Formats: sequence, C-alpha cells, structure tokens
Amino acid sequence: MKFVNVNDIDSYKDKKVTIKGWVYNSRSSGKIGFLMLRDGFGIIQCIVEKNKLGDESFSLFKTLTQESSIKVKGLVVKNERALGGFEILVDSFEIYQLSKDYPITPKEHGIDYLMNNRHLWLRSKKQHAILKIRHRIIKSVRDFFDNNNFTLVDTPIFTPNAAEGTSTLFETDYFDEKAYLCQTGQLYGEASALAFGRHYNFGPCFRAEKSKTRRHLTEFWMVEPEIAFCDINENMKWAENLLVYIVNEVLINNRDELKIIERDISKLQEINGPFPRLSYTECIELLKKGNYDIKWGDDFGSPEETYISSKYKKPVIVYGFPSKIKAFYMKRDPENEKVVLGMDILAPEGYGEIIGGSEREVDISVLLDRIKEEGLSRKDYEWFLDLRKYGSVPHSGFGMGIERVVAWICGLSHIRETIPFARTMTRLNP
RNA sequence: UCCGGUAUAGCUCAGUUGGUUAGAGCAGCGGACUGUUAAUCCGCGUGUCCCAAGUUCGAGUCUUGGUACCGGAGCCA
Repeated sequence: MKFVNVNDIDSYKDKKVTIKGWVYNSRSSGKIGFLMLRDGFGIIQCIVEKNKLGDESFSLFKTLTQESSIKVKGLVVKNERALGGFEILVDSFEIYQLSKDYPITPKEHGIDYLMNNRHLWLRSKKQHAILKIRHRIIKSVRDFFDNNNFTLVDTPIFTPNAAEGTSTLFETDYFDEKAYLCQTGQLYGEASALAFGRHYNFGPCFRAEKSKTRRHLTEFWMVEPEIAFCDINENMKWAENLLVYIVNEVLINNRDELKIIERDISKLQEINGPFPRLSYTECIELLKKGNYDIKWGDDFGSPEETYISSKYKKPVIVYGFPSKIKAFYMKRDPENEKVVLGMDILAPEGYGEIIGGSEREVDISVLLDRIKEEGLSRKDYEWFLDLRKYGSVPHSGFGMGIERVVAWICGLSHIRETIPFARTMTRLNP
C-alpha cells in the first residue's frame, strides 16, 4: 500500500493509501468518528466507522488525543463535505505515540503562552502557513539572484569591527579577544562584488538594540546584493524588480497559505513596477503638509514612514537622505554634498522600511573623514579601504530584511511570527 | 531606556462601593450519539488570586516596592 503525503492525495482517488501524521482534531459520534490528520504537507479528514473497524479498534480510536502520532491505512474518496474535497475511509490505523495534555488547544491563547510553546505552535495551521510563505519568499529571493547571474558568497558572522556604529553590537569572547556578531555582511559584500561582479549574501544579522516594537528582532535574516558598475538608479531598479518578483511568486505558489492566514490578496496584486520615487526633501514637504513637526535633516520615525507609505498602494522608494543620518559608506551626491545617494523602500500598509541601500562611497579621503567622524578605528577598515585602492569602481547594493517582507506579504501585525524561533529583547527561549 | 497597560484554574477570561464559601468557557476524565467542520448534549475535578511589605475588624479588590509580560516611542532591516 502506497505511503503518500496529503498534498498529493488528489492523485490517489479511489486508491488505498497509507498516511503518517499527527491528530489535528478528532470528533466521535457513537459509531462514526472524524479524524483530522496532519502530516506536515496538509490536513485530511479520515472517517473511522465502528462497523468497519470493530469494537476494539473503534474504542482505541476514541483514545486518540490531539497531536498523537499515527499511521492510517484506507481508501481515498472524493467527498464535498470534507475540507479539501477528499477524505480517507479508514481500514486500520496504528499508534506511534499517544500525546498527553498537548498545551495548544483549538481555543484562544495569549501571545506569551504561544511564544513559550513556539516549538509546538509551529504545528498550528496559521503558523505553518506563514512559515511556508517565508520559505517561498526566501526561495524566490535566491532564484531571482541566481537567475540574474549573481553569485552567493557567504559573509562572516564573527566580525572584528562595526559597519555602522558600535552601540548595537553583540559582543562575544573570541579567545581572549573581542569579537562581534555581524550586523550586516555589506562590507564583505563589497569585496565580493569586486571579485564576482554581482554578489549576494543571505544570512542572520544581530543587533543588540533595545527595541520593543512589532518591527524588531535581535536576530533577523537579511539578503544583501552588491553590484559592481552599478549606480543608485540601477540599484533602485534591482530592488524594485526583486520585490515584484517575490510578491508574484508568492501569489502563484501560496494561494492556500494566503487563504489560511486570511490575507487580502488584492493588496498584493497591486504590487508591480515602477514604484513611486520620492526624494527625502519631497517627503519632508509632504510631512509638513500632513502637520508633522519635522524639519530638513531629521530622520523619519515610524509614524512618518507610515504616513508617507499610506499615500501609495505600492512600495515607495525614498532617496537623497541627509548624509548626517546615514552610514559612513554611502556616497555623497556630487550635485549636493549634503545628501547621500542612498535609498530606502517603505512597504505599503504601514509596514515601514523593508529595504535600505545606496551607491557606495569610493573616494578614499571622504571615507577616511567619515570613519573618523563616526568615531570608528581606521585600523579595522584597512582591508575595506584596499577595495578603493585596487581597481575601485562605482558600485551599489542594498539590504532587505526577510522578516519584514514576510510580515508585509502575510499582513501580520507583528514580526515575531515571521521567523521560526524569534529572538527579541525579552525572548531567548525556546 | 522612556511612557502606558496587564498579572485570578492547565489555557482564555469574569470577579460590583474592600465582606466571610473566588466563578465561566475550553482542555482533561466518564457517558450518549453514523456526516462532524473550534461538533453537540449530560455528569465530574481544578486555585501560592505574580512576589514582598503595608492600610484595615476584614484585601483577588486599596497603597508602596519588585518581577514578568503586552502595547507604543527612540534606534533600525
């Protein structure tokens, strides 16, 4: 008898199969029982009839508890009354293990309780769907870059120095030396871009920010392309194409999951290029008109970001930020020294910044000045400065926070559900 | 770090102006039921009322301090 996964069940109509999985829910009605079986690929209803299985087997069925692991053999039949259109008429079943007092019942639970039971919460329909979408997003990111001749080059997690300020680094003891967990792979990405032309890295980043918001994790995943011979405008185009590609892939491949999480798909269907582009200065004007107390030179807070993005249905590209509020490696605009050739992309529906990028500064003396201004040590950046000595070229890149993209595409109110095991200021377990 | 809120059964919560024996639903256990969709119906049990101190004849309820968590701000992807 063939062992099949629930997502393939429609090709086994009127055939006998074996399914292995876990009891999602079960109801019994005297002589007939309904067992919702979850196998990681889907959920299917199994019909257990007393007359067919016999008294002994039927009373064993009634002992099955939520999340007990079992193996079921039976006939696949089409039935409109079953969720998914198919069900299994059970011939026999075997128990791997009876689960006892499973903590997550089909009723409501508080978020802290659920996060404490995250290792089990992953089995729930909605969480399962979110992580399937996360997987699709990551896959489409890789496909996008792979299809466009980028090379994946992994950047280190232990680093001796900071890319953008030291206050938010996690410090570790590295054989009696200080090492930090990476905040970004960007500086290494620049080295790689000059070796491979088109580079991307994708991995975890760590920030010791004491942030308690729906948008922050201390450990999050970021994808960072870095492209040689690329200016800020081409950089924006790459970012725009990437986002359009991801949203489209999710729409094509994850209809079921989007339905489970009750995402308004029409909002995602509006995501296509080109995205609106606003200069920082235009944003300040827009905010002033909206009665925000802000002046040129101030950074946006999240209410400001939400206000700007609420004017559009698509992601908004904001460019031309004051150099003072941006990282040292961003190139100054030759036409206006006060601003940098940097850009942020704000997701719609109030999700805020999902991408930050720039054309990189190539003038070594400007870099040295900026490193000094930021209070960084030149010694730590010698290798980085080498990149400006040996065949320096215009180049650009950006970083995209995977969890923020997942939160936006899934329409979630909090980023903590977008990663399997969230790390926040107040959570290190499980 | 700052501002606001919450903490009562395994879980989600109610608990009046302080009043003597602290409740409900769900989960669990027992029973009924051959088409259920968070099945339904009947029966059963459950407490360090977050911790410490205080006010009071009397504190789940009021006060102070602490702890944990939630929401927001700043910082950022």
